[in-house]
Amino acid sequence: MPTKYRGTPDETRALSALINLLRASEAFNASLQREAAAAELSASQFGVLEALLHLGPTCQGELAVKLLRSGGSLTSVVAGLERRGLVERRREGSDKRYVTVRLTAKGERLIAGIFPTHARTVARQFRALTAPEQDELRRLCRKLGRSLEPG
Amino acid sequence: MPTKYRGTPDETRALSALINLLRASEAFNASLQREAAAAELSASQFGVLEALLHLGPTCQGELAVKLLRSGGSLTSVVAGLERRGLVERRREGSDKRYVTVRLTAKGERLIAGIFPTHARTVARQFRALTAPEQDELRRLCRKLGRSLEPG
DNA sequence: CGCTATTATTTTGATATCAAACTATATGCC
DNA sequence: GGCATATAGTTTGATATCAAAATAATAGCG
Repeated sequence: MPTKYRGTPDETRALSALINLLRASEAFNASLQREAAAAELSASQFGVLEALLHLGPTCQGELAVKLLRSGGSLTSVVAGLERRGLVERRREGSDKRYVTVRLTAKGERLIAGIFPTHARTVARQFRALTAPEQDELRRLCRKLGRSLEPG
Repeated sequence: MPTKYRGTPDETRALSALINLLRASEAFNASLQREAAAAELSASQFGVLEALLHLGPTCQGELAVKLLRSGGSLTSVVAGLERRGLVERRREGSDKRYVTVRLTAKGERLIAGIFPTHARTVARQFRALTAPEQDELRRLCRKLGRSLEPG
């Protein structure tokens, strides 16, 4: 691998860590996409259903933040799920700006059926690492992610 | 955070590591996108220029693999760079199916001007971790990524 | 109360990406 | 040589996403 740019040791260390982080992440995203596709869901749709399963009824803006999607994007994702009868949208409560999204019985059956398999799949994929290694990875990623949020 | 699904400890450990991995990765992608945009480049265009800087002239298929993009996608990314005079495409060598992509002088000036800043930025972002932590993160991600490639 | 600013969502227009169909070239086998 | 198959890249059509503009509801303040 010929290289025209030579950085400092700090730079090459960081870049090298970064590239492996991004690669692993893309591999997991691809895997997730395959799993979702098997249920005729996009990765984003899967994410919304999963979030609703774990959080219960949630307003759209909050879903957008949790899933790191723009508000506009989330509108269309949720609209698609609603068309398929997997979620319900209602403006309820005193503040009519908020749209509460909740799973329908059909949506809950779907995601509750898929999620355990997903969890097993991820656990299997992570067997490449020992339990302490997984915890350490989590810690490092969390620290890194935290530090990026502000600037 | 109320949860309706309770997995095994293995599953929650792996899922928890995964979510932090994906979050960190998305934060870096967003940061990279901002850096590229400052030079009026998309993240993919930046990736192509960077790859060419480090690898030298490379055929399109290889770029697609390195950057984890589809062949069709790469055609349009490279076409955009060619329109702006940053890269050159030529069918050369005995096998006329291959298109060799190389930086023009203008393209090389651009990416060579940007890359050192990028490297410093990444190094700064990684200062949230110590050097051994960065190496460990790299090792863990690499191991994990490797294990996902086949199945 | 009425005006202004803020917040939540939706719509719109542009871009990026992919998968699949298509073209051109190369290779293997008879 | 001539046909079948494989490989590299391009084109096309569909989908996903975002940013910004538009809409709707609320809150604050005089």
